[in-house]
Amino acid sequence: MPKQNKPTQAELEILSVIWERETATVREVHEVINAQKPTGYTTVLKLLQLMDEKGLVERDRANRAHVYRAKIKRNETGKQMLSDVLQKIFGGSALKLVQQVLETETTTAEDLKEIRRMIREAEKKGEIK
Amino acid sequence: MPKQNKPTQAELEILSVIWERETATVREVHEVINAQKPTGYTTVLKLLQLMDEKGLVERDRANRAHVYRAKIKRNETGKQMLSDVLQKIFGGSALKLVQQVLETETTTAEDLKEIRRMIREAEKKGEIK
DNA sequence: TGACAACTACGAAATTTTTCGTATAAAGTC
DNA sequence: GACTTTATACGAAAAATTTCGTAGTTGTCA
Repeated sequence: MPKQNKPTQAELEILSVIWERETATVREVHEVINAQKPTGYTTVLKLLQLMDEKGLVERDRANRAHVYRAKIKRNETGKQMLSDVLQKIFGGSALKLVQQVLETETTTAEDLKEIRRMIREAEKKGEIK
Repeated sequence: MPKQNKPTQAELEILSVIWERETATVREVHEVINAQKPTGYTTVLKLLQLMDEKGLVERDRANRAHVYRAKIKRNETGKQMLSDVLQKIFGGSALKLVQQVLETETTTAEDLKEIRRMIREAEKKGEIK
């Protein structure tokens, strides 16, 4: 179990970009970040370097422009953050959390169908216990 | 629509306590926080004062021990944070998010039933559109 | 080759968040 | 009435996060 530091806001933003593209150079990350919120190139660079030290990402220094790759998994991170929100906001009730999501976010018919399927499975598992 | 600052980590922890109890004094909040992570009394006090200034909570100074009350709603905050996680981690897919929750968190049979009900309603709404 | 462009390294400043010490004051307690 | 306990106020230190300037390298290309 790799004890991984949890990413800060800025780091999360960067991770988000990397997760989307699988792999990214500073320039690529910077382009996206900068479009969202004007930020200097070296700011992103520095952040990536720090993230490398922290073990959030890893980098391939083979080429001149280093190539970064996420070292922590999207799902793992999501799990962490969700369970955080779950505890702090929804008092531990997964129901309330899901409720909030379904209420707020637009969900397609297919998504709903899929969620149903997951529920069936969850129920199945529950029954076995 | 009151454009409200989003709470920091420490602030969220405090809000969490207040949300649970509807209303709380510094001492009460401190007791809970301190149990989770040793923290000085005045640290909590100061934080609450700052939160008051920011409009995250309001306080009743009538009695000697001021009584605090959350000014931002649990659900609103949850909505915000979830949509944040949704974007940054799950690339906007509510499905993936819900999936993660159902997979990870223990959910009771009643909860699942309830979620089903919500899905039906969501589908109903969808059909009308 | 010489100028310019695209990179990384890194210290350090700026900002934000968190923590706490000290000063006061009002309530209880004997 | 003098002590002790329980409060708030608030400046300021400490810690964490974010931002950026400057230096130094390497690649490009006219």
